[in-house]
Amino acid sequence: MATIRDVAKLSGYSVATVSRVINKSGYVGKETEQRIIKAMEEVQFKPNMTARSLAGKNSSTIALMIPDILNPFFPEAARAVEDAAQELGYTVILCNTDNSLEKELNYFDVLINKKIDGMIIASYQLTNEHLNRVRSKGIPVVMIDNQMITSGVPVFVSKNKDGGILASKHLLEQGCKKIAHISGPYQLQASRDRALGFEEVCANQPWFLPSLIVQSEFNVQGGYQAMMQLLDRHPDLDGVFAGNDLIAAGALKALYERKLYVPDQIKLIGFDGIAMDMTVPPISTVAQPIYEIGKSAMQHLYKMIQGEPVEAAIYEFDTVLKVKESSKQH
Amino acid sequence: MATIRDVAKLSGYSVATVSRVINKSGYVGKETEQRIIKAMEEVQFKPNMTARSLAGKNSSTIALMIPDILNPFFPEAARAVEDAAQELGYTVILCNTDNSLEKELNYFDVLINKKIDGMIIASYQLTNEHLNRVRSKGIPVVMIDNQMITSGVPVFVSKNKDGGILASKHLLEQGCKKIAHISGPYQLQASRDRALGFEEVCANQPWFLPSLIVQSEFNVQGGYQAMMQLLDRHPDLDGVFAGNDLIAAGALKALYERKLYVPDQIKLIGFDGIAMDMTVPPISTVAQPIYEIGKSAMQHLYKMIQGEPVEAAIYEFDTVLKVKESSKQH
DNA sequence: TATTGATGTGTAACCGGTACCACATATTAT
DNA sequence: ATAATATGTGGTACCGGTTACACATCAATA
Repeated sequence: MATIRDVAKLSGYSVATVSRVINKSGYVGKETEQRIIKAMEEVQFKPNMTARSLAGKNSSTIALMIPDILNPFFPEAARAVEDAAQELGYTVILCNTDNSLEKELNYFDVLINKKIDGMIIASYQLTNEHLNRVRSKGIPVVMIDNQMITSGVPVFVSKNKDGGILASKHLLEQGCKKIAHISGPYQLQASRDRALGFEEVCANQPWFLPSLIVQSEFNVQGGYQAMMQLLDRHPDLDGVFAGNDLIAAGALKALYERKLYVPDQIKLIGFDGIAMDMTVPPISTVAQPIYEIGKSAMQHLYKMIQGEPVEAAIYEFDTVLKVKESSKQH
Repeated sequence: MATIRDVAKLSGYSVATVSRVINKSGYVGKETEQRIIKAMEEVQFKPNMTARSLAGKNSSTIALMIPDILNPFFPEAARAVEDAAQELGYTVILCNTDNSLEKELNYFDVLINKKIDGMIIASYQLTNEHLNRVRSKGIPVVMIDNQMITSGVPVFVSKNKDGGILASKHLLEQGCKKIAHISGPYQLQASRDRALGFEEVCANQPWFLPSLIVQSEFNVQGGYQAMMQLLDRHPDLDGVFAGNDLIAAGALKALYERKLYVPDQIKLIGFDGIAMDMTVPPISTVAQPIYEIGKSAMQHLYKMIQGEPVEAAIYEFDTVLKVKESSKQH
């Protein structure tokens, strides 16, 4: 593999000048530049990323930390991040943490050590203090999916509360008379916001009861159990808003087992809008613009890496109601 | 961040000796080692991966190239690879190629440039020649999920044909009288092998017809269309073996739409055994030991990186029949 | 006793870039 | 005309490790 010195020798200029051409920094004569570029092509020069990184420049690598790669939401986000990253010349290291704080912190050490240029984090438990471990090294961080209060980093999330309102109103409009909400873990702001949307729409309804809200992990199994529990408590339910699509799928299973027909007897809607819809009937959902979120997160992170100022705000994205069979009026 | 020279100074030894301690290479006095280790702890020394990589050692980074992160099979595999990688002190770069040869080749350049230590590839179209581009740089490669003939690299796959046999026999045992197979893309050896298994069991049945095998992409949509097509051709079907679980989910949708009840009127089985089962009824499947495969691939790759010999064989894994509702005898 | 080999340690040259500093020369301002 | 500044280029010390080589000791073998 050709080095910068090879190019220097071949072109007759010094490594310094070649470096300037590569980085488009400093002054370089027009003709000099041409000659060096020609020489670079001749020997198929590709700058060695490792050396560049060691010399203080960036490593052209970012890390994407996600809590659960088995939840289709995150692969979709990963895909977006990766696409955007590639376009910007970045490579992404995948960090699946299985929701373990220990793994997350362990990754921090490794990643700092590898001189990554930035991080995109989706986490359910990281605190501000933890984040600072990375930020204090000058590594830019953005978060997706879930926000922490006062984190001081840009956050890219959907308008979860609006989405919750969208879902709840939709169920009411479809004629539901008693709606339950299976929320995601309450430690998550995202979950709470969705529940807040639900409450805003339903709390003043005559049938409303706090016990209509139950919590579940973000997976099929949890949704199933929560739905069972809800049905025991409220056999007269005719609508369910699930905190995400996996929960919804689990709920659907429970309903099927209890011989409650969806959507005829009970209507169901999820959240996220994950691409693959495997269920029968297809489940209505409040779709997040997952791809947009991932892409935007990466682009903003890129700006931060470049040293451009990025406001540590909460960047919110509109959700879209996607009506499918599971909530259609009979 | 403390460097090796800091440790040297503090301990009173030279950088060479410190390096020897770090790498457990060459001779080091017992007491010397203790003192240096103590000094390392004192300044919280962590070797700089970038420098180490530049100096010729490995980068402790491997790449995982997958064709479709949206297919749950691959996130599951990724999880296994990542777990194993982390245990071995490696970090994994995620390369989702969306099944595009161009992206794959583009990644090759980038990865070589980053001095990655090895690659785990799942690809539907890479040829031997392409692979050699990486291998000629001395970068070890292993493949998973799909094998190429004469690739010269270790391949980690399930016994697809056996799995096909398992699925087909199972349907027959459940009393099916006419079974179709929705195969994955034929360009894939894995797909062909599964189909081969199907043929071995069914080709000599009186009802067998070549038109009972149709192809589909590995996704829900493709499965849906293929199933529709099959039903048009063979309205009397009472069993379907789908090339993977996504296809099966699509097929289930089609069956539902055509008002064919699963499993009462028609039985269905998939392949892969992806963790989340969202469907009602749950779909029987031939489960691949995805986690094992990913883990084993990583471990063998590690051996290759260490310079140990690894036979360029096809390492095959047993599949397991997982019977769920969709194929139970009525 | 002389020779050999095992053991322990230090010096310094790499790896392949980046960037500071020095030194020209050309242009512009005073 | 002279000073000041802009432009173009080269030398080389870094970044933080690894490792070949040199040079000691000291025990074992001939």
